[in-house]
Amino acid sequence: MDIHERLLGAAAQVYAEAGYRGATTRRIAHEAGVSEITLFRQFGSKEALMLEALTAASRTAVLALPDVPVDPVRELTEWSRGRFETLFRIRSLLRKVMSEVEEHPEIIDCAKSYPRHPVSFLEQYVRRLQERGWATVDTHPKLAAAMLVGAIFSEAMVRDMIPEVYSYEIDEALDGYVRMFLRAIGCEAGSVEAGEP
Amino acid sequence: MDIHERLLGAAAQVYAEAGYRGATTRRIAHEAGVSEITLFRQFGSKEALMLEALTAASRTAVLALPDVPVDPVRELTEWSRGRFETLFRIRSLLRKVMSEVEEHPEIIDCAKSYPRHPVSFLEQYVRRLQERGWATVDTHPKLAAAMLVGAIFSEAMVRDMIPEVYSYEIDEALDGYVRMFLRAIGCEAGSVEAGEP
DNA sequence: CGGCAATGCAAGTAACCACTTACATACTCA
DNA sequence: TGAGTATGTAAGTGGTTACTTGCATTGCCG
Repeated sequence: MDIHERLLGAAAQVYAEAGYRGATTRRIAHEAGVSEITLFRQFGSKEALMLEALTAASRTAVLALPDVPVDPVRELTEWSRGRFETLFRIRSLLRKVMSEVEEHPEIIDCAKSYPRHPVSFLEQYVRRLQERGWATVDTHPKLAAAMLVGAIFSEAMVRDMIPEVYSYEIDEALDGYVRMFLRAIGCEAGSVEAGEP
Repeated sequence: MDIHERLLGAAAQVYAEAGYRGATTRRIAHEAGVSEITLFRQFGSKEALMLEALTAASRTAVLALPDVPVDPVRELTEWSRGRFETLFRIRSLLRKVMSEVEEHPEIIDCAKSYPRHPVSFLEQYVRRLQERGWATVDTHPKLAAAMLVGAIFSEAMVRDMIPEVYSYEIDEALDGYVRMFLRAIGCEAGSVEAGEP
């Protein structure tokens, strides 16, 4: 692998482990199997390296939901599962970014490089359910989306920190969240199977 | 105010702003209006000071829910509001603790000094709703509680970081969350007002 | 072979870190 | 008053940080 890419990967990994201050150039260089000098010759400064590394690391594609809902329970469960796994995989890095936003505002700008936020994907999906009459229209689609996405986010962030509270399995939780979410927006399994207009 | 307490408060505040590594003894002492020497004479080491300061700072009482549910919408909205405000007030400190758990596991032990977790309070409340027949029993009380608490937690943590996503007002959000939560557990407004046995 | 760019090693710089020593000052209470 | 306690100032310890300089080594390409 290219030395440039090895440094980028090492920077993201060490940052996820130790945060900005803890991600020393010495440690990053050692992690990449490169001398510290090479790091500075390639990137000029620690700040430039970290910005490039975090931009690359947080460029995670957001799973799409189908344009035409067919099987809400299955589609939402799969989507939630993917969303959880994405967040859980980069949870250490995300926690560091969240805790350092106030000190390094430029970091979140590169972390927000995704074109659309998952909430807006789910919000759009809820609107389509409402248009088809599969969900009642008295709930705010954005609020509903934020609730499910927020619950999944919390699972990914807190689950491994307070295991005594999150005693259930994650699959059980995601399944339960999706079913409660659908009931909350008035989308019962019966109405979908009946194929209301 | 006592110098001891001033140092504890300053340590918690500076930690919330800059994290463990950023909370230098010099900065803490300056924030408390005390010389750095006094800090070391009072607490011996930075680690001892931080542990005591964070234990004191995270000792926030969890609001209780009534033993006998009377008006679920009102009771849950007030509880959610209090929960959100508590989390939002200490959000900076919480983010730092979350991001440093892996490096300083001893920190979360003092942050977990609360006797009961909010999830278990809400879980118990859902069980009482089910016992009274105000909620259906096909939902797992713990999962339902985790979903609402998780959504509130996300609002408190992320709201000020990505304002373009969280465009709605927080009161509107909490109200919507509670109503969706109640529908999710099968507790419609009608069934409560009707006073089913 | 010769030049050249990328990389490494050794060493050093100025700044900052947690923490200490030595000594002066102020306040309290017997 | 006088002894003890808490706090201050000044200075310095050894360690770590980001970053630099000088020079040797490697490998590739013509």
